[in-house]
Amino acid sequence: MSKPSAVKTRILQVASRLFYKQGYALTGVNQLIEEAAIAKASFYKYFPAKSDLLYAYVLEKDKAWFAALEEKLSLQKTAKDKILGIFDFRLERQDEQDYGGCAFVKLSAEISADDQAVSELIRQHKVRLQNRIVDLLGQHEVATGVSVHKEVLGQTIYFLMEGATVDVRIKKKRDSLVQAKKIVGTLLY
Amino acid sequence: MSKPSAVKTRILQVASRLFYKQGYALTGVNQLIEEAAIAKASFYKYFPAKSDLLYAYVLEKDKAWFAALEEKLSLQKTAKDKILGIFDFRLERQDEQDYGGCAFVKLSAEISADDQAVSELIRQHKVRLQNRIVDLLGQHEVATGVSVHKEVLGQTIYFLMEGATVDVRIKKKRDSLVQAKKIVGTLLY
DNA sequence: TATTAAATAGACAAGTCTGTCTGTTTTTAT
DNA sequence: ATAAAAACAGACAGACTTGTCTATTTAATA
Repeated sequence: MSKPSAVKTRILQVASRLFYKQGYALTGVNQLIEEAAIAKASFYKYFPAKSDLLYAYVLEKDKAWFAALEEKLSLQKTAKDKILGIFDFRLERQDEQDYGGCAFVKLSAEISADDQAVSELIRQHKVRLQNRIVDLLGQHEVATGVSVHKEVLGQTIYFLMEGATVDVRIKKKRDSLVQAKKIVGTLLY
Repeated sequence: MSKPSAVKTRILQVASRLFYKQGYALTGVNQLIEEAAIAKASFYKYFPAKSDLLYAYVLEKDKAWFAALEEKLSLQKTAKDKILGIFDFRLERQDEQDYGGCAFVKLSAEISADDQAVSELIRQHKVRLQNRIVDLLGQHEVATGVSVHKEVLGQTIYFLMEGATVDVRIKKKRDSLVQAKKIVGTLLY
């Protein structure tokens, strides 16, 4: 596996920042190459179309997101603390990102529904998150001996997390995620 | 209060459809006037800038949203049924809108954070929704004699509703809102 | 019916956008 | 050191964007 060139990496870094801050549509190729300090020809060498960058951006973001999450969760011992750790993970990120909400949800809202490739990546990302929660609930069950309806409780926690993250963006406050974490804490033994 | 001209009304109708389907940025003034079958000069007479239409659109949408909600809720007798009725209301709308999610959340994700006027309208819309839920919980409390922590339960239901609606868009399925309604049903006596 | 207001069609300016292409310079590898 | 590859700067085409403006036609009102 050949390592990506420095130029390609820089494009993806700048894209990640600008797509989140301004949105995909409002971020032009000219601004991208300007801020990444690269030539236009280099851009179109690695990404034949702007939409190719979008796809690569989501793919990369998804990988990085879960890698960072798992690193954070590895600091927690119990399954319950890991579940609550997801909230802390998202809180930290929101603190660093001016409470702009979830990048994937933002993108989902922006792109047209017929961009199937990207929509599917986003869908898979959220499915993975939901599965991870259910997975942790299974571990929690084993550890505590208390049986729960994993699927339903997992969905409850997932909805609370997503709803709170949307609310963080709308209210521009971290409180919503803090509250949701508290609520989830009361749902777990 | 002078009634709005037919032209202005038609612009707002077309804008509502296109802003939701394509997004604000991707909907050009030329397409708007084309589909509304009006002259460009007429458009700029009523909306000196495209952003003025955006603001009017959100204002109008907010009014219409709550009016339609209250009409729907008036069919329900108990406070509990009214709370669950909000889910039915949103389900109906999503069924009619190809599971595109909440128009306000979509817009919040698309517009830049420094569009303060529109951001504030969206924030107020969601605050109103949350308040309505808490209000209904108060009525529920009186009716059943069961005391609950209205604020926390209200926030829980609100998060579940918003999270499920986001999930409807991402998964392109109504199930999420159906599930969330079920969950909320178990939370209420 | 005459006058005023409102809506029409559509050209146009000035700027943006994506994507292509030419030619030069820098880096890498043999 | 020489040859090949990669990155550079930047002009350019063509299509879009918002917003203005002219000139004509339709509709409402006195």
